[in-house]
Amino acid sequence: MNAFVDINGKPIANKNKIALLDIAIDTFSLNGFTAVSIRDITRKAGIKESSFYNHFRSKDELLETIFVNFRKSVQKIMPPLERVDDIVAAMDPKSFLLTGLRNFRDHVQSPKMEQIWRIIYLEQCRNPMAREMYVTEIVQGVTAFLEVVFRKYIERNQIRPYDPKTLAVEYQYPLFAMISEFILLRLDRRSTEEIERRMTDHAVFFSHVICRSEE
Amino acid sequence: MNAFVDINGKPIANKNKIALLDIAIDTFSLNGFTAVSIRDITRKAGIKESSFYNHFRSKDELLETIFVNFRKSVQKIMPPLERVDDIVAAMDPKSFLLTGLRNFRDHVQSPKMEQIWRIIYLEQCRNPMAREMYVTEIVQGVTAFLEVVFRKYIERNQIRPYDPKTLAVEYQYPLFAMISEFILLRLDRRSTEEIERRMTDHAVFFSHVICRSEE
DNA sequence: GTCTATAGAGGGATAGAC
DNA sequence: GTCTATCCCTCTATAGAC
Repeated sequence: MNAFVDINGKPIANKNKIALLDIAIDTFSLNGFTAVSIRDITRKAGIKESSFYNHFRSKDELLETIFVNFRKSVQKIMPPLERVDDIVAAMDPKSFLLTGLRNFRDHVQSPKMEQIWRIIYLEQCRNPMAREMYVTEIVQGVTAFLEVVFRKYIERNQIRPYDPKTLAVEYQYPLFAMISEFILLRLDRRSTEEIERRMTDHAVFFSHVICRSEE
Repeated sequence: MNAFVDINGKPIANKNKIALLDIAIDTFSLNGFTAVSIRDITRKAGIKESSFYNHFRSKDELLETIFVNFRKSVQKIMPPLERVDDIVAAMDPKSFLLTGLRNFRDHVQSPKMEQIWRIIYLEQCRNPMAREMYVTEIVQGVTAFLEVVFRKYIERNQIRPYDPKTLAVEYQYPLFAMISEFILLRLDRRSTEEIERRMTDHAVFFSHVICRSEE
């Protein structure tokens, strides 16, 4: 996430607008959207409340802008389906899972992304847009991608002929739970060592379970 | 959850106090703690705002009361560790997992519990107490229990000698993610059929993977 | 694009009569 | 335990000068 875009996808150039967005992500991720006021944000940005409305039509548009930037960033880390054949040919299942895990971890560990993940979690119940985005972009998106990959590996006889959809769910769902735990631990500045090890353990255990070549 | 208790664990007898708690759970679970005012709650309860303070010292104490009741209810559905031997002797691993799944599902499907789960999710980032409760009561509690059970099954030679802690994590974490998806789907009154099937699929897949008697 | 000023609603909480 | 009345604060948002 190098540059923010507005709700229409255009890059944001104005310095104060970037600052408002940046501060909003910081504070929303800590206290939640409702608990943070425009007053809080503009004070930290060093401008007056009224100037806020030159950049965003409303507080809701500010949140929406954050969501748009999240969606953009998530789509960037997911390999396009056309590349799946190359990937599958180049890596065995275990390497594929461990590489994906590393990419995913790098993504969620970038400070701004980590904060936005937290906002998405926070606002899921209150905000239908956050909920929709999480379910479609994250859960369904990732699972569908993995399903394709696992199907290829099965065709290549590299993993056992389980149902590819089941495999995708079995692999990805634990990671969702671990990611959310990771995010909460970071919130308290507690060590994430154990949960990170669990992610790796999971990838190893899983490839062990599904691969043709046993033990 | 038949009767609410106050923050000291004493049953709540007063009708209005019960109503306030009940309505608070309803509305907090939909809109989040910060977005709901005491005004909203007392209006729905049919009493004046000022009367609220005869029952709860503050809005925070109200939330704390909800958490206390959640903790009480969760502890009630977890079998005590002394009963593990009987359970393991009476059921094979697959039956154990499917039975546990049914209990868990019944618990989370009780309307009040479902709402409180949602509040816990909602408040996790904002409220350290909610976070602590989720991590210790739910995640660590359930995982530790399963670890003991899996160890027994391994000793009895009924499942393969994987690390019991890994097995507990591998089994429970996907369920955490599925539960949170379940809760979000219910929020939009969407069908939970698929995610419920996934839970069962997971239990079946998992017992298939870990059991000695293969295919 | 930023400011001052202000509108207008709603927030948590308390005092004191009954 | 409930009420009326009220305090003082914070909130989002707008109007209009510069």
